Amino acid sequence: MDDTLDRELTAALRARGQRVTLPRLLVHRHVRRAPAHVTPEQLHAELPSLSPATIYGTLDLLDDLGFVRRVSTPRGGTVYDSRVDDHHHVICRSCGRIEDVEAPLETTAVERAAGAAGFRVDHRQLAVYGLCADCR
Amino acid sequence: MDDTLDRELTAALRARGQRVTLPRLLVHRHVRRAPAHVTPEQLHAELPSLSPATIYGTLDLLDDLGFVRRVSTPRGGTVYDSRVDDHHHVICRSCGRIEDVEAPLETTAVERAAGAAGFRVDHRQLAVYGLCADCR
DNA sequence: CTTTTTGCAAATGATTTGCATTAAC
DNA sequence: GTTAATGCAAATCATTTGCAAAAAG
Repeated sequence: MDDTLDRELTAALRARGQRVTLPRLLVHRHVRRAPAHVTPEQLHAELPSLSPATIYGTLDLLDDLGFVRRVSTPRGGTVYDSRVDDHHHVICRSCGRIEDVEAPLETTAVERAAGAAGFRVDHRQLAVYGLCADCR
Repeated sequence: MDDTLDRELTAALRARGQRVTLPRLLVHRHVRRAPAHVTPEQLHAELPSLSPATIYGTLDLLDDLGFVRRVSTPRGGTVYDSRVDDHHHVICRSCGRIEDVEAPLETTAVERAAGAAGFRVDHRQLAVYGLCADCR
């Protein structure tokens, strides 16, 4: 079951001339098998043999490779999302809770404008803010 | 010229039974007169008489009051935007640069889904990620 | 006069750095 | 063997806290 994931990462790393290491395989498996969003801290708890520096660096790398998506939350936290398909986030302004939202979104107009400003766009992310049921 | 801004803030504070203080007036003027996005650090440089704690607290307050919009950037930074109208952001994944994007966006489907999940939504923010002209 | 707001300085928390060691290729 | 990746510990950065002093109503 890990095999498929491992092979994907291996191929991507080779393609960029980077090395396939155990820490990278481990972080990759854990993030992508996680049921939901994962924080670097959680990963470190699950993989205590890896140093924080390695966790952070590897998550960065995976984000670069397009396997995960970094999501910055208002209160300074960072969360990694293994879902790369088209979906969005609702974030509670009070408790910081993040949930996925399943809904279509037309971003072509925005992307075209971004392109006109000189950007090569590769990700779009809609965050909707408010108060969750518990916080009101 | 400050008078209009001051009056707006004063009214909003009174409405919530909060006090009108010089630090609040100053931060409010500076953020809302700023040509673009402002960081707490920049504000502290412009208003050295105010302590960081006050700057952060006041920005939080202004965000609550709806006068500014807090924007979290990937690399852990926070930026405040005095534009409250409908617009979006392009963020460079390499240098962190943020620019406004003028373009329409239909978010009703997403908001409806968020509402169904129990959230009372009050802000929507699309961030489009990529590399800016300089970074490629 | 009472209560909120401020400033200060220290604490916190997340992320990054430098450098010697280890592991990939 | 060479070079990139790791672990460790210390450093850095933004943001928050506790508390006494100052200012608002």
